[in-house]
Amino acid sequence: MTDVTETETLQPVRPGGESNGATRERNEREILEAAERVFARFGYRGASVQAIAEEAGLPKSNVLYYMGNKRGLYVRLLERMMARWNALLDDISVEDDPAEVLEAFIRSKMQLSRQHPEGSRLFAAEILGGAPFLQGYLRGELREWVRTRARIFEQWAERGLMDPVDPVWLIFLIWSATQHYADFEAQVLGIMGQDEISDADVERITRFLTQVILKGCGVRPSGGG
Amino acid sequence: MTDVTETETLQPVRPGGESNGATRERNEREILEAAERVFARFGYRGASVQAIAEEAGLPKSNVLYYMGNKRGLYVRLLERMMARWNALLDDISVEDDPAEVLEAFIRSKMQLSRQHPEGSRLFAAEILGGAPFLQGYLRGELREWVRTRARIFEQWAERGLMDPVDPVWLIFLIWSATQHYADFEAQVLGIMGQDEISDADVERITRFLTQVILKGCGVRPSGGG
DNA sequence: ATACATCCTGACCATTTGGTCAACAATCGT
DNA sequence: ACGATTGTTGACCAAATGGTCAGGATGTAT
Repeated sequence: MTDVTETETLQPVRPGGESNGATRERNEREILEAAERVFARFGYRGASVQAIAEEAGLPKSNVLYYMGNKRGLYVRLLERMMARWNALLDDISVEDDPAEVLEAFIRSKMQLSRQHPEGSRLFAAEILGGAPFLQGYLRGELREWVRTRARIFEQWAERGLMDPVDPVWLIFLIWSATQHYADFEAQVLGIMGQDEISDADVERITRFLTQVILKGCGVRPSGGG
Repeated sequence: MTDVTETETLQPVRPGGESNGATRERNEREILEAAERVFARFGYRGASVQAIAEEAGLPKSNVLYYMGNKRGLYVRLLERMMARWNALLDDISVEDDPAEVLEAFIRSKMQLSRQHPEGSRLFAAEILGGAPFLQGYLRGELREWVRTRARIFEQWAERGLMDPVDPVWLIFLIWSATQHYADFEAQVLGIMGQDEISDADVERITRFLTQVILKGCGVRPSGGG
């Protein structure tokens, strides 16, 4: 904080203009995004409020003014990520086409990892550390989410629309395979010798995963798509 | 450290007995294992030497006496994990049976995750944080490892022994699917409503993954095994 | 202009951080 | 028996940690 000699003399938050809670909104957004990056990189304990503040270009006191404390900030980020998560593949039914559902599942999960890589990594770091903040969510909401889908997969198998594979492990397989490209991005890039994963790469990977997983559990590809 | 009132008055390291570098060896092992757990749980920055020392049941000074500093300790753990890694599936050839090789790959990777879950998580945390210490390894050794295997997969495809899928993504798929059960153990347990993953679970998961992935990329299962 | 609420932040605090060091204890080689 | 090597650890340090707070700056409503 001693040397604030950033690019220019930081303006006094632009006096005129935005009214209402516009300032709050903007600053909170800024802080949340910075915090997501820092928590994702260093984990809960490894992230310092100071580092988050610097990432957001604000004094530490300001971050704490908006967020109360480190713990609250972290929980808020987790909840935001869970909300994105829950919006995913919210309603499927036995009547749906397995191929379409599985492909949509893979595709939307892949996009979530791509659109919110920091959030994905934040979540991963939380689980890696034993999910101290998410135990309840895992054993509650998420477990139900999985159960519901699993039941449908089983019914599909009974109807001969797919092989009788364990549906829970199938869900884990899809999660891991897609999550991988966010969480292990550094590894993927290192091995591919690139410095970013392009949209084209994502599309190819999505197709690859869809093809292998659908075929792997005996789902006939749908005509469309 | 102030209250060392552990179970009993800690013995003065058992005077008689071990000679040679036995003391060093034992203490180093103890420290490495403790450190692996702590680093895996909290990441590099989040882990404190103090926490590692407590986990090992030693004073902080003693940990630093053996390991020099935090950084060195961490690097040593990473190297140990890479060594285990490199021992995996070291030599395969185009002449081998794809089904056998792939199954052995899945199985041995699964076992590595199971036998060294803390090491797996340590590695995961390192990658998650952008692989600050492993950039070289990823872009060097590991990349070559992947290239070599990928070339063989391609030749199998050319010979019609499997579908012409992208071999690198196939390797990522196997990595992620197996690694998942170590890294996301907390999630897996939460959803399955268990408090540990049994040997039987591991066997079933291994079979599931083998079945789905082999079928998914058009590899005919081998007769044996 | 005045009152009121929101926003901003440097100074400060107790605690913890990684690391050093000196003094002491145990063991080994001879 | 004795010197040398190896092991042990509390005391200590500067820096960083999460968090508080007082006091000023800014904005809105009347």
